[in-house]
Amino acid sequence: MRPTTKDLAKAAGVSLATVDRVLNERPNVSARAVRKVQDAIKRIGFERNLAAVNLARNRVYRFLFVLPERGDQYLSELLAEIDSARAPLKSELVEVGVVRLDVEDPHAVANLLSSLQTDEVNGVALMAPESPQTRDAVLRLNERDISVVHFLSGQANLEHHDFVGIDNIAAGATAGRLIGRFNAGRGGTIAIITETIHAQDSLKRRLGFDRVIHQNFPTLSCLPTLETHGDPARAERIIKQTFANHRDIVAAYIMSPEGRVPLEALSHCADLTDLIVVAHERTPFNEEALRDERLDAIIAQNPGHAVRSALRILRARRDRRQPFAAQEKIRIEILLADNL
Amino acid sequence: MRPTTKDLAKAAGVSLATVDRVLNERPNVSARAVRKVQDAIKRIGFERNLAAVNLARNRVYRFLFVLPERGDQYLSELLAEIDSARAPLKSELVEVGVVRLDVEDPHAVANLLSSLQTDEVNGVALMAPESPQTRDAVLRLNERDISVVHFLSGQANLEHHDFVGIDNIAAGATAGRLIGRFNAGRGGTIAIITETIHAQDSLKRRLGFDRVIHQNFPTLSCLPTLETHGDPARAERIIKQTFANHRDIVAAYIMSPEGRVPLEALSHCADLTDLIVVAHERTPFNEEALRDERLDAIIAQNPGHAVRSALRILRARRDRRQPFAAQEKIRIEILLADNL
DNA sequence: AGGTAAATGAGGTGCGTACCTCAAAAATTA
DNA sequence: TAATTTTTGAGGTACGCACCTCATTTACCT
Repeated sequence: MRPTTKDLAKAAGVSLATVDRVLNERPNVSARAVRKVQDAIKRIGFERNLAAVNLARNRVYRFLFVLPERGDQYLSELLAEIDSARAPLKSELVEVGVVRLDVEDPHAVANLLSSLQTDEVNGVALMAPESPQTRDAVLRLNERDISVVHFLSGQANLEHHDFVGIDNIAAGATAGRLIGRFNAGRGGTIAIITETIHAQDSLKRRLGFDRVIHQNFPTLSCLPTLETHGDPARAERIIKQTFANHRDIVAAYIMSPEGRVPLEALSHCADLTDLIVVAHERTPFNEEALRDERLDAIIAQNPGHAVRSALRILRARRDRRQPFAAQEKIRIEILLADNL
Repeated sequence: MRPTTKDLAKAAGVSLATVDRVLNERPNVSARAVRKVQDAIKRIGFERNLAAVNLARNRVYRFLFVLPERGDQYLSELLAEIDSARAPLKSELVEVGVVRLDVEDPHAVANLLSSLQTDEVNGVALMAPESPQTRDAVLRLNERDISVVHFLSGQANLEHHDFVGIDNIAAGATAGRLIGRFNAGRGGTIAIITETIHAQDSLKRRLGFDRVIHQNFPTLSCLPTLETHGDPARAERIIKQTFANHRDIVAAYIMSPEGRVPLEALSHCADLTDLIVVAHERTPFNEEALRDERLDAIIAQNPGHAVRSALRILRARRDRRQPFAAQEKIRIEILLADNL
């Protein structure tokens, strides 16, 4: 049988009350008692029964996803994943909420975060760009014992913060290598397209992309990043102009998660079956485009994994456990028509 | 507050005992009572508290992985993953065992399975080839309320059976497309290597590979599958002979999870930086080879995901829940040097 | 109608842990 | 040494549910 606290008390030669004091770090315990209990824990292999703990504490986990107000297809996928994660988690006392707001406005984000009450929320997955205001708000949340996971948005290298998402430099490098290999040593120029270059994600992806192209595919060269600002007309114009100026474009790299606007503009400038195009994120549109060979590859971060990973981290933090790191690394997926 | 069984009883206008009878499908309940309780469940949004259920049932989950006796690096990875899954699961009352035996011997497998006792094991993840004996043993296990997940070994399309693993036809197709694209329209021949062609996995991978090459890359042609039987000398001999007979080999596809033997043989016959080589599974050897460009891509099924997925399915079955399917699909990962 | 079987309710116990109170024992201080 | 503080133990209740018993009610049959 699995040892219980009773067994532990007996093994340690102390009372149940003392075991309880040690396990829950209550005051007024002698160092000797602590040692006795900890030794016994190791000796008999005691493990807290989490089900019983949660029952006794009558604890529920309330987590909140803070997501952008307006978004592309990828955001819809995320919402769907959050939704489908909800049901099975309910029976484990996890309740998941979603708030959407203008994440580009640091004050709005900070205001929301500081309005959260300890008895309403005990963990936040935050998908918003880094700013002094939000950084400060996050620290104050932590002080109130509400943990925060940075979710899919660029602060991978912040120490002391949990992060869920891919390494965007590596993602860009992966895109670069795919294009380089698919082009197989021929010369040419690569068009690089994003919504806005101000996004951390785009900067990092571009960095990784350039590095790989320069190092490994010297016959290829990269054009400056084109910014669509999500505007089809503008996209059409700048892409057309770029193709007019550069007759040797062999590939395009779409760095932002919304592929439709740039891809349609591209289709008016070149034969997409010849042009090598790599885009980001598995959205219905991108999937479709991959199937009919308008896209050649998709670099994706699985939204379902991301959601579940964030929730696991928040749960671990709430339980004062270490998150099981290996499981939480979001992989950079490469999708071709065959492994969709 | 979360509704409890007490609330449910009140809402349904029945006693706690009747609620209990309905929830746990005990006999002697009228259809009317069942309906009243089920209506109330929906009406007040009752959800069983799994922690309390498990506590009251004093239930532990005992699962067993049945794995091959001798194996390659991939098997070591699997074992490591099982090991590291164990610790965090212990606090959730899940105990994971491993048995290794000669899975090629159907009698041995069947014997082991039928020796399992309901009070010792309540779920098995079975990594063994299909055979009438094992199939029968699995059925008899199911009768004794021990559920079985077929684990990473080729029975994907069996109905009524849980399966964890990748679609090997799609995996082969993915390898084919990578090689085709990396070769970029040039002509040539592809060497295909495996340990033994009798493995279901190899057959399916070959099938998917051939299909893609024939349909999409008509300038390429595939040679008959070479079998190493895991023997370096034999590998050396047959590969050397193949390269002697075919001067236009541009690529090699290593279908079996152990990459070392074929790759070393290949290195004696061609310049690996020119030859396009795709192999299976992320092992330390394959990773290394990918980094220094002896390999061009790895097709992988994440062993950690596979292990956790199998455990989740077994847990769901034990709880008489439906496994949360979307989460359990093992992805076909493509690894390049940049997204390792 | 009486007899029987089926359905229901009331009430209890236990699962492993958290959290509380109170009294007693031990250690520390004056 | 006495007074005080700290540490410890004994014992209880609660969490939400499963599972059990027994008495009572209801429905069904002849």
